[in-house]
Amino acid sequence: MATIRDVAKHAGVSVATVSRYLNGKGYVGADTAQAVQRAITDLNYEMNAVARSLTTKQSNLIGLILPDITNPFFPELARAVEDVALTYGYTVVLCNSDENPEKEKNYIETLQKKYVAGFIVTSSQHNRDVYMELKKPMVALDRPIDASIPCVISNNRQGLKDSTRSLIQSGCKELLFVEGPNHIQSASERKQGFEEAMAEVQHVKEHHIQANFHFDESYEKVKAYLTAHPEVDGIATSSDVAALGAIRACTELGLAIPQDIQIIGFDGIQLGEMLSPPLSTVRQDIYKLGAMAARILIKQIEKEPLESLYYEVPVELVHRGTTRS
Amino acid sequence: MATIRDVAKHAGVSVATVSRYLNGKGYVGADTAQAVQRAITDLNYEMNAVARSLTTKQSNLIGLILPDITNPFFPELARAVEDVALTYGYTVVLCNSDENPEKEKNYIETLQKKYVAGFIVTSSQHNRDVYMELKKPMVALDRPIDASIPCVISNNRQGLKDSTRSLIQSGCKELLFVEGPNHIQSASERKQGFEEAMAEVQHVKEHHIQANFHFDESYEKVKAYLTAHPEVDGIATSSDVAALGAIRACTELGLAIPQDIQIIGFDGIQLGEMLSPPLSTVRQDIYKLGAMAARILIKQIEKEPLESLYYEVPVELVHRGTTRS
DNA sequence: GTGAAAGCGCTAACAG
DNA sequence: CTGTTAGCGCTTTCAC
Repeated sequence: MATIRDVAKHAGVSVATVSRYLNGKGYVGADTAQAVQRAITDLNYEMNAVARSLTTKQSNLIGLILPDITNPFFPELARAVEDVALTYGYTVVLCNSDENPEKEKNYIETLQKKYVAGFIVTSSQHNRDVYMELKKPMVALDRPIDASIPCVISNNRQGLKDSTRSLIQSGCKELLFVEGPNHIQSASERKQGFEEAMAEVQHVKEHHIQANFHFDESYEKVKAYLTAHPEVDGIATSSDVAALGAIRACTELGLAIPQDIQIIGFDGIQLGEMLSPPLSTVRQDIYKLGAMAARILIKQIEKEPLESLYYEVPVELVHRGTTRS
Repeated sequence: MATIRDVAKHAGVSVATVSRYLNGKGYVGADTAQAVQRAITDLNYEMNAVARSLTTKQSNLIGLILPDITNPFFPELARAVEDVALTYGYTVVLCNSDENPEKEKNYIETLQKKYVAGFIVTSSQHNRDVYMELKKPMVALDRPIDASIPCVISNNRQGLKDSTRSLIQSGCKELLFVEGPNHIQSASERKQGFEEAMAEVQHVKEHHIQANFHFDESYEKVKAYLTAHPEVDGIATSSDVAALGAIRACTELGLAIPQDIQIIGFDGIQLGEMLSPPLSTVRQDIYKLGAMAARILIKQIEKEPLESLYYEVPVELVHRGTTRS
């Protein structure tokens, strides 16, 4: 591994000059530049990232903190982040937090010791303080942390409003809403959307249950509820995985989808399309969410100005096989 | 941020002593140790990982190179790797290669400049040379790279043999096998398993098609094939996602699963259980695969001896809703 | 324009 | 057992 000193010697200049050339700052004469470049290619020189970080106190690492990559919503997000990070020369460190504040804090500290360039975080507000004190570029993804921290998020309220309305329009009279965990802002916004849509109509009965974003809980609670309330003829959920649970519950109860009961999810995970019948849902542009977050983070890292602190990406109702209209 | 020098001063010792204490190597007197520890807690000292890397030429970064985190097989793998990496104090960098040798090479170089500790790689043999030259600890995950590189893998052959046999036992007479891309060794082993099972019986007809591990291609090819060969009464696939495609094809053709046609996948992705009906499959212990790979890599990094270069993890046939037996 | 030199924070001989 | 010292490879004043 050639060092900057080898290059300098080979080119007959000083290391300072090579450094300047490498970083494109400060003056370097045209002929000198030539010589340096030649030396670099001759020696097949590659800069040592660690040494550089030590002096600049800055690396090109990006910390991606999310609850659990195993939740089908996140892989696409992570992929998007990684893709744009790569094109800008950054590298992403994967951190599964399990929504555990301690784990998040740990990762943050570990990465700070590595002079991480910034963070992209999907976390609830339980950990706001940690992030507020963090003197690093960062962006909140899918869930706001604090109004002062740039945030990229879907229009959750509108999405659930749309899905609820569409269920109503296609004739549902007894609507069950499977809420998410309301301490997560995105989830409570979705709930709000549901309620707004319900407020617009008179003769539709509202049913509620709460479940986390997991299959099992959703399945069990929906099944129990439907057993007690067989009049329900439409289900809107706060996540696609919850919708899968609802589908299972309905199937086991012998309900035909969408004839007897309609179901519409939320998220737009890729697996929704692979189902038979495919899942009707409110699709978030998950990839875009991740890509924007990465782009915005990198802007901050590179000291470019941000247009806004709040980026909302639109959401799209997609009717597939589990709804009638 | 306190440095080692601050600690030394505060404790009234030299930096070398502090360093020794920190690393637990070399002698440090009991009382000195006390003083150093006090200084550390007093100053809230945290070691600078970059400076350390610069001298030791070693970091605690692990590169995880896989085709695409968006493929449902990988998130669980990544999670497992991350979990064990964390418990051993390592940090994982996520690299999506798209099976592109250039991208892999790039990541490898980028990470080497950071003194990465080692690599966990899911790659085909197209890139064997790159890895053979790589003087770093590494382990091949899910796909062997070279006999000299430690490898963690499922018993693919046995798995497909089991699934095929079970289809035969439950009465299938016209079996379609949806192959994966055979340049991937795991895929060709699965094919071999299928053929071995078929060789055991007389009056079962064999059908083949090839598809990659993606939904769309599988769906289209299966649909076309079934249209031309309606006699097929059982489908074994080389991946769960391919099975999803097959399910869609059957559904659209009005075939009842598992009454008219049985389907069995391979992988054991979590979404298989969330389907209605849930997918029968050959379950790999994906988490274990990832966890073992990480453990084995770390052993190498920490110069512990390896028992073997080949770790095969068993596979389990699970009958759920898409098969009759 | 270019070079000399002083670090960045830590480790690792080598003395003592 | 402990301290001195010379780097690791690069950036960055500050002179020339």
